Amino acid sequence: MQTVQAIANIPARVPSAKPVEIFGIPGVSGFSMRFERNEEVFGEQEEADFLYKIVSGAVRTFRVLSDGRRQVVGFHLAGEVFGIERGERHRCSAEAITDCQILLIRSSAVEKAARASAEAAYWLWDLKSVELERLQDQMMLLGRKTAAERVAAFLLEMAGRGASDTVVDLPMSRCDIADYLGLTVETVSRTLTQFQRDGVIAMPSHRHILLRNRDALAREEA
Amino acid sequence: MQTVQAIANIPARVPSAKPVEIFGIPGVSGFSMRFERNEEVFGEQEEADFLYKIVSGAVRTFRVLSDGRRQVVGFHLAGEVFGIERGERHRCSAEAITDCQILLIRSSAVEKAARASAEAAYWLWDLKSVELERLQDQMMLLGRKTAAERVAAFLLEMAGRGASDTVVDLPMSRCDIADYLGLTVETVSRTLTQFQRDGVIAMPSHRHILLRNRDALAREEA
DNA sequence: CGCCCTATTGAGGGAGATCAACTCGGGTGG
DNA sequence: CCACCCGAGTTGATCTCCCTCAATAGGGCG
Repeated sequence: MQTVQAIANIPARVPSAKPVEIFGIPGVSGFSMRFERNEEVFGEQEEADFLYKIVSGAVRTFRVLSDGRRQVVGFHLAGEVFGIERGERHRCSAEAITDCQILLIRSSAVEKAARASAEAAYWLWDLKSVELERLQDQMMLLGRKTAAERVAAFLLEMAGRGASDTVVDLPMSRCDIADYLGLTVETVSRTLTQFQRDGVIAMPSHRHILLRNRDALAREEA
Repeated sequence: MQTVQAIANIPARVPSAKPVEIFGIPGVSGFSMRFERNEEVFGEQEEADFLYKIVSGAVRTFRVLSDGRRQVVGFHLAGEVFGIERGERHRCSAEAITDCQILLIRSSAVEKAARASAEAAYWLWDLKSVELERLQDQMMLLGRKTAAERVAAFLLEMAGRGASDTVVDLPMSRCDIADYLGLTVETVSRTLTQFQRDGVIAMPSHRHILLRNRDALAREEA
């Protein structure tokens, strides 16, 4: 796996080195990069030189304990921004879930813009606030909800983020889902199977789920 | 319990209605209020007309499921700010853990300042970022750590926030701690007792804990 | 078509929850 | 000043939900 630092020193790997205006903030521009499935975008403790905007594909951010236990902090889909840090270094790792096209924006440029323009700083604040609200929901989920409630909440969350609100397609593996929900793969699998038996969902394939009874799922979420 | 709205309409309850300059931001000022132990500061879904800075005392923020399961989102101590929201309404409830003196600042004034001044907006961004980093740690804790690891992490967190780094005093009850760590009161109690037996901590009283072996505790945290 | 990785299913065990009893300590009133 | 009282905390016994370990099944890509 290649680190951002390593990649940044290899201009040959940058398909579009031409700066792209972004966020409508003058002076803040990015360049595009491709990442393969499971490739590292950045690692924990690496210098946070960039922030990232997904053009296409999906990304997971996560942290790992010394013994390998992993907690997925978030999933990021096309159009979303991730990797903004307060300090010098990243506090999570990020990996491509699928092949990705990602826009990299120099964080120094963003910080400069934020110090100069209230609008830019307000935009940053808003971004963090939205993420914070999501993490608060996730705390409730991880601290107090049962396995069935967690999986139901996850399906509804993904449904809300996708194009259709009955067809959910999941770019991530069962293992990613489990590590996001604080469960094991087996429990996630069993719970999905149970939902299918109950007629609440259907699974035409592992990565595609149909919500057959949204209300039942919402009731399940608690 | 009295809501902020109710209280705000009773000037008699406001000991210091005289505006206090705060955050060094012109035009942003607050007034002080007292809250008793277990009194509600604000409730979930209430309008977020104020943000709050604790002069003295401690506050818990939390969310509750319909069946009563509670997740404590955070503990806030003297000097800290809480209750800043992105939207119109609070997404948590807040209650005084001890008798409190709290400074209330109109959120409209803060928002206005943030839109006008990059410095103010940047300050807000920073505040949210710090909170976000804490919640990421907490996600790892809630999703993947054992009871002993959670309690150890909690003690070290509180030690880091207190004046002394070996004497931890806990304003909150065992129940608050349990709901913060995603455990039950019984498990928290048992774990503390076990730490005491192992000589890692001592408990001169329920609300005072001595860290006798910080390294062992750090190892316990994983 | 076959291989390999991911997902599913099954059996059994364990960490923490639940239910219940008891103890402690701080505040109050006699 | 001390005894009582009540809520908070601790301890014990049992249960259960989810984890662990293991084997099987499926499906996507060469």
